[in-house]
Amino acid sequence: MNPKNFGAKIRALREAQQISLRKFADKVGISPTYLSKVERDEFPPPGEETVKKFALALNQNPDELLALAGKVSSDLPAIIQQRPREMASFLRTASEMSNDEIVKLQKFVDKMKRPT
Amino acid sequence: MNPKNFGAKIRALREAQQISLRKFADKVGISPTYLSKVERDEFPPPGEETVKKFALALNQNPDELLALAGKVSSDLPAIIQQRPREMASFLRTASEMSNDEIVKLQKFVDKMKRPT
DNA sequence: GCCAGTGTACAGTAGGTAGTACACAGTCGT
DNA sequence: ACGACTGTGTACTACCTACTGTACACTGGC
Repeated sequence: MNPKNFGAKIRALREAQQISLRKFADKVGISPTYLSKVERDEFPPPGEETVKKFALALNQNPDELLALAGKVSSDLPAIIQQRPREMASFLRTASEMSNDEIVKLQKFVDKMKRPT
Repeated sequence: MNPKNFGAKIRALREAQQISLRKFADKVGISPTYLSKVERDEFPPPGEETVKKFALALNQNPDELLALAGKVSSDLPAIIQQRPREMASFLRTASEMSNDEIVKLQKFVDKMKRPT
C-alpha cells in the first residue's frame, strides 16, 4: 500500500537482469545518484513517466509497478473524469468485492466487449 | 475536460445561494482574494479538500465538482492501487462503452451488491 | 599498483501547487 | 458624506516533487 519497498523491488529486478546501476540509470534517463537513493528507498519513487520506463526496461506491468510506487497511470483519472458519478460509484463498490466477485465482473465486461 | 470553467460554475452556484464572496470564503476556509481569482478562472481550481468543501457548501456532487476541477477524489486512486491490473483494465474498457452499456454494467453491479 | 567499474554521500535546484496579506475602488443605506 | 458592505489588483510565500552534479570509497582484473 505505501511505497516503502518500491526501491527494493527495483533493485531486485535490476540485479536479476545483471544490469549495473549506471547502465540502468542511463537506459531510463535518470542520474545514477538518484537511482541509488530510489533503490534504497531513501527517496520516494520517481514520477509516472520514469516509473513506466522502469516497467518497460524490467518487463513489468506498468500499472502494477505504478501501484507499488503509490501512483496510478494518469489516463485512469482522465477516464474517471469523463463519467465521475458512475465511475466513482463503481470503484467504491468494487473495493468491497471479494476476488470471486471481481472475476465474475471481469467475465461480464469481457462478454460486453465481444460483439454479442 | 480541462478546468476552464470551474470558477464560473462556482460563482454561478454561489450567487444562486445569495452568499457573498467573503462569507463563502470564510465558510470553506480560504481567503476572499483567492476565491475571487478562482471564480474568475484566473487561478487554477483549489486542492481536493477545498473543492470538497465547495461541494458541501453548494450542495453539489463532490466527484462531479472534482472532475470539473480536473481532479479525482483520492480514495479512487487508492482503490485502483489495490488491484491495479483489474481496475486499470476495467476502466480502459469502460472508457469505450456507450451510455447504454454503462447502464447495463451498473445494473449488473447493483445486482451483485444485493445479496442474491 | 593502476584504473575501470561498482555503488554512495553531500549539496544543491527548477518548477509547480495552493495558497496568504494588504490595500484599494465602487455601491448602498441612513 | 460616512460606514459597511461588495469584489479585486499587487505582491509575495511555504512546501513539495522530481530530480542533477560533483566527489568519494571500495573491489577485481591485468
